[in-house]
Amino acid sequence: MGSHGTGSWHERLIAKLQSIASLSGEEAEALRGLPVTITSVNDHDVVAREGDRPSRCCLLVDGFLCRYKAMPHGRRQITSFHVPGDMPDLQGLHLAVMDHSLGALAPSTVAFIPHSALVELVDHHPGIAAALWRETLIDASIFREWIANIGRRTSYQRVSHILCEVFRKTEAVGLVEDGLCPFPLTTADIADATGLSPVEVNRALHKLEGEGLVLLSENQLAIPDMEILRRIGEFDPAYLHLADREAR
Amino acid sequence: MGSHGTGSWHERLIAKLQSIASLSGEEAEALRGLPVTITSVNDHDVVAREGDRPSRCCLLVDGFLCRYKAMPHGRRQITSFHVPGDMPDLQGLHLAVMDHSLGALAPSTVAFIPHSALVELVDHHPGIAAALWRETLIDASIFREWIANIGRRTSYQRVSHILCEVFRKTEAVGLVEDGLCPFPLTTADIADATGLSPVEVNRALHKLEGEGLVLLSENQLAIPDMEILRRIGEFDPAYLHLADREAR
DNA sequence: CGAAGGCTTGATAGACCTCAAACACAGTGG
DNA sequence: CCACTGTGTTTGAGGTCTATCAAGCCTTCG
Repeated sequence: MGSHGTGSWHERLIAKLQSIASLSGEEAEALRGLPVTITSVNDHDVVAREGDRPSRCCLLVDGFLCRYKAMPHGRRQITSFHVPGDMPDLQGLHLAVMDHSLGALAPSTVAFIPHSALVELVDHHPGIAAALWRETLIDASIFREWIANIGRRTSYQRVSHILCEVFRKTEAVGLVEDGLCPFPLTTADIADATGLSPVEVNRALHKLEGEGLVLLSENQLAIPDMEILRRIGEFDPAYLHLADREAR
Repeated sequence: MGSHGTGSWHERLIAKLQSIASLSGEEAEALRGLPVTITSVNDHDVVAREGDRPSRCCLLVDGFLCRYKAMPHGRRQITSFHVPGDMPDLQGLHLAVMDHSLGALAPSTVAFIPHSALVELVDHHPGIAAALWRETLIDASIFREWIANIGRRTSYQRVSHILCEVFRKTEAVGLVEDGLCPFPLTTADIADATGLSPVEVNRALHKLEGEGLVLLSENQLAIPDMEILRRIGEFDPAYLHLADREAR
């Protein structure tokens, strides 16, 4: 956490892309050459807004972001959560207008990378292009799972599923220590992600805690028995595509 | 091999990609060289199955497909509808395992293209790579909108929204004639797409018909006053990214 | 003609929302 | 040091939306 050594964010990006696809040493070197602007944002800050025509992408270095759509009557629908290493507005490379907003759910550090630099990188390094494309495809896979989660599961299941997903994604980037996952989400955040009301989320969480399936305290999440929680939330991590790099 | 004029499906693909991005004459020519296998499928047929490791992509030439996830207790969640010109399993190029199935909602014609041919095409033609990437990004944008649709709208709104989307997408590929849109969806299909029950979908459709906002007959859909239906379903076509090719 | 698939409609039940008030806790400033 | 404020959590009660169940009907098709 906190103090980033020089270029530590580069390594975060490289590690993430390595976990998604195979990069050559040359490609890793090219990534290290990317120009960036590092910025700190606070809880509730907006990183990119629906309707924007962005000229840069954002790499989450530290913290927690979400994509969301603002709806009438002050409602909100969160469409994804993001952990360090993610580039949540990569689609801006090929879609001119943001169809959703990007906001911080915790104090965070983001690195902005100009589209121009990424385009050049992608044009000269097909391996990097493939890795970034793959990252956006995994995003899409997660969206599909969320559609199923919201469309066809009970509140209890939806909450269980989200907890599994956040835990697993956080674990995949090495931020789970001693079974403890940083967890800044409020009941309102979870509600907006699952299409529920905060009250219902609270009741589901309480039930899970009462059953000893979930431990929440100090902005940290522990899942004593992942196997049971998985079954409850019908969580099958295949949709995260963490380890199925294609074998062409 | 189908009864289509020589290469008619090629032109369908080229037209679709032209509508998404700009292709050079050379790139269009390269697309015409793609090897394909044309197949007819029936209503309810499965084109690709969850868990598969596909070695080819599918181009919908004619008909109507959907992506869906099979859920416990015989339930189903549809995550997208597809019209001719779409390549609904393009993600297979970079994701080894299908996280969902692909099925036909009407008698359809599909063209299978080997991954190997597409990979070669993409490696030599950055413009085609960008167009295909963009297609998958638009898919993702539609998934996000569906999350919002299912998560935060009433049944009446959800159905209105879906009707607007299907109409608009069909129109964009030139298949709406005299205000009539081919519409093979059953109430069960719409229910599985919106996270509702068929009964509730039926009631919403009936209400819309009673209000004169929707005309359904003979597997065709007409929307007499799109403006009102849009407002009801909060349908803003921006998320379809039909005309916002980036200006780099 | 019978069967199958889909549509229609009513009645009942249940999941979840909304409203509301109380509670806990951290940060702030006098 | 202690009120004060703001944000988030907790809990109850009532209401509503939508699911479920069930039966009848209609078309298509073998």
